[in-house]
Amino acid sequence: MSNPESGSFGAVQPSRRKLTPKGESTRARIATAAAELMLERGVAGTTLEDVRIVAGVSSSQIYHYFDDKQALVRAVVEVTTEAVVGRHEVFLGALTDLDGLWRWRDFIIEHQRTVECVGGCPIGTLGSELAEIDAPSRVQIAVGFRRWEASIRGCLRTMHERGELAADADPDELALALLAALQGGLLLTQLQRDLTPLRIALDTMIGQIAARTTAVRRPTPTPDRGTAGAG
Amino acid sequence: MSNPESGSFGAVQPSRRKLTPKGESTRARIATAAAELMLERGVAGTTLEDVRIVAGVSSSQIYHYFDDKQALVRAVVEVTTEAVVGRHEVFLGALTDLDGLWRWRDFIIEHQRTVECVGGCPIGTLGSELAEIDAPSRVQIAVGFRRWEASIRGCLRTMHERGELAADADPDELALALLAALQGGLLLTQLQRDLTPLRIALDTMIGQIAARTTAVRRPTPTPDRGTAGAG
DNA sequence: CGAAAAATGGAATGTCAAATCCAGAATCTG
DNA sequence: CAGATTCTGGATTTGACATTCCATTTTTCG
Repeated sequence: MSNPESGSFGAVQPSRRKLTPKGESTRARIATAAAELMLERGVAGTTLEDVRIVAGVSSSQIYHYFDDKQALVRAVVEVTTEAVVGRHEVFLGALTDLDGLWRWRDFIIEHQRTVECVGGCPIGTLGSELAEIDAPSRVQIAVGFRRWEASIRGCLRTMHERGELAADADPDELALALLAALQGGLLLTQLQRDLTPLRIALDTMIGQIAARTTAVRRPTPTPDRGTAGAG
Repeated sequence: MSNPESGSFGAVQPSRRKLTPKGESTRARIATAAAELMLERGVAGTTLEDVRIVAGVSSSQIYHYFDDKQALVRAVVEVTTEAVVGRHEVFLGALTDLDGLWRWRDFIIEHQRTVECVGGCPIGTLGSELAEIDAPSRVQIAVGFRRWEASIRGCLRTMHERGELAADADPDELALALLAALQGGLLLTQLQRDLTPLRIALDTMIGQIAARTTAVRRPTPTPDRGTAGAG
């Protein structure tokens, strides 16, 4: 790749060579604004005019930094993936035991409570909308999920090596299953505007992990208060 | 509701009174064509012109049967929900034991194999695209998922009552968790074009159920052959 | 049959949004 | 400082797409 900077996926910006510090910041402002809007209204529901206004730039600037809307979308995928996966990597990187896994559960559920079950998973939403209409984005998102999965896996492998997780349990499979439960739970929670599906999906899957554990720490997970009754 | 026919959600068709048999069939043809297209290209990516062509009708006919695009979308949600949930209801309605649950798993995975991991869950995809931009559709889809959940629940409750499922296990929670695992697995499988995530998500969750079971029937789930190596 | 209602065809309209163009202002570089 | 490069503003073009209109044909039903 001839492109010195920018992450794994080239062609996110035009074949333009240098960006001045000012240009760099303008470009970032556009990408961030686009990310915000596309999460709220979807990719198709976001116009470049919207982005233009929120980012506070002129229309020519968008095309100065991105070839076209699709290129901007790829930048949004990159920014979003980095934000979400990055956050979880930090959290999960510090965990080494089952107790930490429950704290991770609480972290996720608390976040959904503050956003009132709106929006679902930013990456999952992008993935669902783009999977069949933008192959490069699909791959980019798939890679993001692999990274996410890997950080869960790292956590479970540590538990496995330390002997907290039963020898015959497969930390790799449990990690993938846990990520799937999280994604499915988030989708149902978003649609029903109710924390229950997410909570139960996570509790059941982590419960499964806990069952394969030697030192059981938290037998009764916190039932949560409020936020919507039945749908 | 003054509208004599049409399912739970009124206003899917114009305030028009009667449909002749011919009209009924044309209307269905439009809705079906729209459903097909919207699953492939997304709701926003499908133009009424596309629908017009696939359904083999003139543009005025679409507006004769539906108030506007949003009304058509709601018809698509209805048609799709009925197709997917209906199919699963039939399958799940006949199941009474753990063995049946594994057959259900195979049924789902085989289907994904034939479609080569393309498309994900039709309802989940619609839900993800519409959740934050079309409230009535969001509710309609949430109801669909509840129906789906209920049919899984029915199956698990039967097992519970028959004593196959441990008395202290909660069939309702397991049903919701299983649906979440399915949805998350489908999303990851769609994005990675690989059956593994779906397979592991389902196997792990059903394995959890199996662990709470008295008569274990199938200790080693079929590992599947082929369809893509790692991403 | 024959009038009313329903169904259909296709052209026309109007809006909106992606993408382009052309200056002109700011910034870098030698 | 000066010339090139980057950055910015805004008007403009172009095309696509949802929606409307009206004329015509077909079906219903008294």
